[in-house]
Amino acid sequence: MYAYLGRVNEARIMLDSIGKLDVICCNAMIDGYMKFGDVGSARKLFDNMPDKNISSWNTMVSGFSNNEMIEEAKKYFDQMPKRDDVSWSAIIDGYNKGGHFKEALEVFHQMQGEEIKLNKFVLSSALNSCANVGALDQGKWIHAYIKRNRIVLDEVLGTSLVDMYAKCGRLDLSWDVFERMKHKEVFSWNAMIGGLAMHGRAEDAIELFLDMQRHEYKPNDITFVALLNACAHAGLVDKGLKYFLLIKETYNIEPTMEHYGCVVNLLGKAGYINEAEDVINSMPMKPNSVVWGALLGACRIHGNIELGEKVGEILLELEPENSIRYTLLSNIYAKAAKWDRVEKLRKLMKERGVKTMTDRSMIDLKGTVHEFKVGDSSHPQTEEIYRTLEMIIQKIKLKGHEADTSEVLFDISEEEKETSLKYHSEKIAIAFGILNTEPGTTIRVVKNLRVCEDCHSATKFISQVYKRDIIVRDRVRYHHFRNGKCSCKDFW
DNA sequence: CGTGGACACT
Repeated sequence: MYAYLGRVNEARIMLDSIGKLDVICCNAMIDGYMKFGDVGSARKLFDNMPDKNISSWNTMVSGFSNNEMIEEAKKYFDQMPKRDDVSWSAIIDGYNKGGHFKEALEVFHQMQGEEIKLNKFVLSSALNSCANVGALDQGKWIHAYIKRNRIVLDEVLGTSLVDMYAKCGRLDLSWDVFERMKHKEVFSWNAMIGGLAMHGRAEDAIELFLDMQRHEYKPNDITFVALLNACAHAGLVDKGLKYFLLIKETYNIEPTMEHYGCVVNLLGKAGYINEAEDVINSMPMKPNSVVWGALLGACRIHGNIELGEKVGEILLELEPENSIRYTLLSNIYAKAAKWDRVEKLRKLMKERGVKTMTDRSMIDLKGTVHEFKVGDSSHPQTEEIYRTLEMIIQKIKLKGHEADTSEVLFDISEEEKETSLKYHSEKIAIAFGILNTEPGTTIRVVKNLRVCEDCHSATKFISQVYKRDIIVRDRVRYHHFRNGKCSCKDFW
């Protein structure tokens, strides 16, 4: 109890006063150390324990997981003399927390080979992994498993399903689950509102927000993040501002940094850059890098070099190790053909040892997630994929697609620019999808960064030429391409 | 008397 409340020292004195190292007390103590990030003491105590039970090991595994030490968690997990359901869900959760969703799913798959029942904890963790890699088939399998085994859909598990379907591009199924959930919580409504927001369905998100209150659920701070996001994605500036003001006035919630970030994004993206800057200057807390990042993103979209440069410098100071900032600023320079500045940035990155975040796309094919990097050549089907991609590009060019090279980061010839765009990861993933799926079926791609102008245009053409629905989820929202048009209405 | 799950701003 002491350890849990953060009085780690008092807890340790009590533990020592007991005389011998009791298993249950030690486990509690280890958990306490872990919760406060004192991994060293946790490890020492664990090593000194005369008898360890399965919970001692589990506490270590989840402790490492929560302290983002996934390698250590895996090491302990592998060394366990015996594993139970808690051990498995602790390690899967560790992978999820570190953003290694694909690995989490692999472990989940491995778990199914063991004779351990899948309980609601591990199922919701696995659904979370599915949501993040866009593994719709596996998510559906889990849903079927839940039904088959008559596992009760509690608030959390139900919400995981709602979220998974929404993030895998199936708002219809997401809605089905949401409607059928007997026990809803605020966060269930938040997940559904957030799902609508991602898909650009701002009006529906607002309607659901009103509906939750008719059902006497009280919106919380996260509800407003989802709602403001919905308005931002759809460019509903007035409505967004209205709700922002209501947060405090009507709902008596103190707006958080996140809310300010949403408003800066809302205004900036819609072109109200000065207003967005005013918000930053007048907010009651010191803006963090996310808020500045929203403004920098707006500068990129609207080609505002002067402000972009100023904001970029602030960000490079705040987060010298974050490659996305450099890329964004570099994009602004590249668009304005200021190649000397681009070059200077590249040098700076090299000096500081900043590694660029590689663009990655994932596509789920019959339950296996395939992942591609820019210019990837590691896939067994590489040759066929590239042959398909070349053919696709030829075809869409005939239909009128022109390579948009304005965002290429280097001062190279137009021809080279086109080449470097051609191998963006989502293009490879889409080519892979066209190659391996039946004509007419929907292609779903999930990527880690935002889509670039060129890929966006190319995908619109592909959807038309190949008569395919293509759903691309980028870092923040969905693009549903159909018959040459995108659901984002080219506003993203 | 100990361990595991959800929604969230670039």
